[in-house]
Amino acid sequence: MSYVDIIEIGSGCCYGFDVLDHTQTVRIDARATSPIVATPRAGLPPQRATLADVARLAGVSAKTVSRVMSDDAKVSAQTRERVLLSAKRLRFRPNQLARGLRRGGVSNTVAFVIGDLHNPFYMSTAAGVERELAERGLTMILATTDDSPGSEAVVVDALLAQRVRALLIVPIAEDQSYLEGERQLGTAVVSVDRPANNLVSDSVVLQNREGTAAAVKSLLAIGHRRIGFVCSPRQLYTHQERLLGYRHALLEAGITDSVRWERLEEIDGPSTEESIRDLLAMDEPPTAIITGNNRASAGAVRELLTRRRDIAFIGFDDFELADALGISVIAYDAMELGRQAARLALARLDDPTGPPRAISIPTWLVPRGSGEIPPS
Amino acid sequence: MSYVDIIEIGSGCCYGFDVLDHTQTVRIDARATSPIVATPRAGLPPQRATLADVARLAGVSAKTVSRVMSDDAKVSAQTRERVLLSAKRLRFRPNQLARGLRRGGVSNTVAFVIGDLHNPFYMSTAAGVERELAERGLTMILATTDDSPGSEAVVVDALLAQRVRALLIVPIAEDQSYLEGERQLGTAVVSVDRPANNLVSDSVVLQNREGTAAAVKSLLAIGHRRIGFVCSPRQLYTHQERLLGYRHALLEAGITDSVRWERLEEIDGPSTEESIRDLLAMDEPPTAIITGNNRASAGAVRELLTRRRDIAFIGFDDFELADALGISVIAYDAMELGRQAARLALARLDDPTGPPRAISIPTWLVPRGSGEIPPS
DNA sequence: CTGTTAGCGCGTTCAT
DNA sequence: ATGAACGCGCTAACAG
Repeated sequence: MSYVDIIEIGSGCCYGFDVLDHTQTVRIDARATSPIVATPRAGLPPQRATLADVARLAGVSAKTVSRVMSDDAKVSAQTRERVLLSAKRLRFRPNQLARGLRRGGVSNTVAFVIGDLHNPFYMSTAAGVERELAERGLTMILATTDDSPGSEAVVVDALLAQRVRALLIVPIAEDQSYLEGERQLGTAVVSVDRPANNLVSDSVVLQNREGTAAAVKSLLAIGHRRIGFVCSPRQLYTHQERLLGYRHALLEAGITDSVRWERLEEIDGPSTEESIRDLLAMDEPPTAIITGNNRASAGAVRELLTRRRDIAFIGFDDFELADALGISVIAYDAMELGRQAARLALARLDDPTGPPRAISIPTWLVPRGSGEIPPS
Repeated sequence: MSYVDIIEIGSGCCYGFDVLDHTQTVRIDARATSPIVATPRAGLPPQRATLADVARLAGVSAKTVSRVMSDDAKVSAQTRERVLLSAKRLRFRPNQLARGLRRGGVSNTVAFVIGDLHNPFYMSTAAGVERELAERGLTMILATTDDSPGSEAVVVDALLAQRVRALLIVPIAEDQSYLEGERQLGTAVVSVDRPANNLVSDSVVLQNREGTAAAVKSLLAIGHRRIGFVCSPRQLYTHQERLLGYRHALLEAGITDSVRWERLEEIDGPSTEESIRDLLAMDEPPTAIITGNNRASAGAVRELLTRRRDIAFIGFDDFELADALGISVIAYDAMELGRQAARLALARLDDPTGPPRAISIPTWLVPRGSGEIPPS
């Protein structure tokens, strides 16, 4: 048996209405001197209506139809009505490809390039992007690099060939200078979540340092002195910022040997669970642990929730069920990240020469219990 | 202070090159009668290079360049080299819009219309769609209806105006007959997760009944007789199928009054938590509960995990942390759902007149503990 | 193997 | 207020 069940419904002739009927239909087309049969090959669908088709039916010129479709004011209400009626009859739909081509060769799509579709954080961001774009009649294309630095340029290349108006990108490759040319050609480029490398561009990032610093301070306030930091492999920038916030807050409190409790995982290195076990097996184990991203938080939940409920725990990135499980987190508005990114792109399209702007999105601590456990 | 921090980096003149320069530069273009001047910076033209530009630089005709770019075999290795070199120099990128327009007025994008970007289930499906499309050089456009039946037609309309090659849609409106015309015009339509209403189309759905039936049977096998079913509002079809599987399995075991333990939530009705409390407050409360989707599962986790660990619980849809929390679920390969949907669309493009196909994706029970709790 | 001509569907320019 | 001609960038259909 095959992996999936496939069922054919009915026979060919039952699919939709009989296509043979169609071949008898006549396309409204002045270019034809005699009534033409819709398709030479049986089974091919009829053609889409064009501006010219609508114009003919309405008895006006193509340009007039164009004006009506573009909401150009200079059309009499009477002809406008006639045109709209004809358009509706023919199920006319302006071809955005042709429109874009004529208007400078660009589409009305914006690309958002992320590393991984499964990360809920990116999804909320994408939702924000989409909503913001929709208000301007733009469509979002979501593309992924599969978190592989090598595929970034390939993916971006395909998108640029589509003539996306703007490129919102979570940089993954080590160098984005290849986008400089595109930027000059009028494509708005916005780096999201991390700044681009070797490329001056608008950007939106989180207040990462502030987030971990707030978590550390909160833990210090209830008496913790040995605080661990565990982070799954993600990207240098986010890692480092969050680490810096952690270190800085500890230094401010006079704790200078925090490096002992730092566990920054490499790809293919030990898992979060292993890192945490490692930390807790130390001579002077931490009494509290901060995780640097949602993946590490999942690992921490697995390791701590069931066995060590005496260890305080705060995770970066909010997640579903965190409230149900009583996990304190450093949260932020991921959707706002997307909205702001889209807004930067739109502003850039309106003003290609203005100075680049960097927006940072606030982060805050959400106490839910796990972060309020005192040192034992 | 505003909600976000905005920082302007540097002054205007530092952002890329000065646009005033631009107006002085002359585009590399034979149509220009005056001597051709390259751009002041790096020799890059401010305009995008076109086929004609490349052709001129390579000393061939536009068509030859076209052939090279389309990997048309009938070009000598020598001219091919020259063309490729010129293309690289000018950073030429074929305009997919123009290409699509010429080749029948369609783009090379495929739309996937879902209800909600936040649902991880759809995200995995989208990942499957994207991967499958990428192999054919197609791009995915992800659009959302915000789970609002009214916006479906609006969203779809915008996508059709983009001339997407195919439309993969999770139907939300009560009627998809408006797509019949588009199908006939050659747009492949595939309904995902639910069959379309009043429209004959290819479709991919889950084996919903089999999933709940398996869960019920597993619970019956360890002695449960009173089994509850709770489902958050989603869509009639999925609801009903899962409910039918549940009822059928109970009937087979001779349990005919299961309707007492069914809680099918309406929008704005009681929450899952309330439904569960309601069930457990009955005279003869269920000893096991099945949730019909991931949202209901989240509610059940909130309600059961902390207080009532004596109640067996199986959720439909797998979710992150389900393993860490020991939650038994009815799982399936969400990505495969997307892959199959994309494959159906591609097959439909190749053969517009074949019979419609319906694919169903297997579901299976993943025992992790919560579903193996015996009746108390 | 390569070039020429024409036109995809639409919007711009200029005319009326 | 409306229309005719032209061209956006590219490729199909024919040349040669």
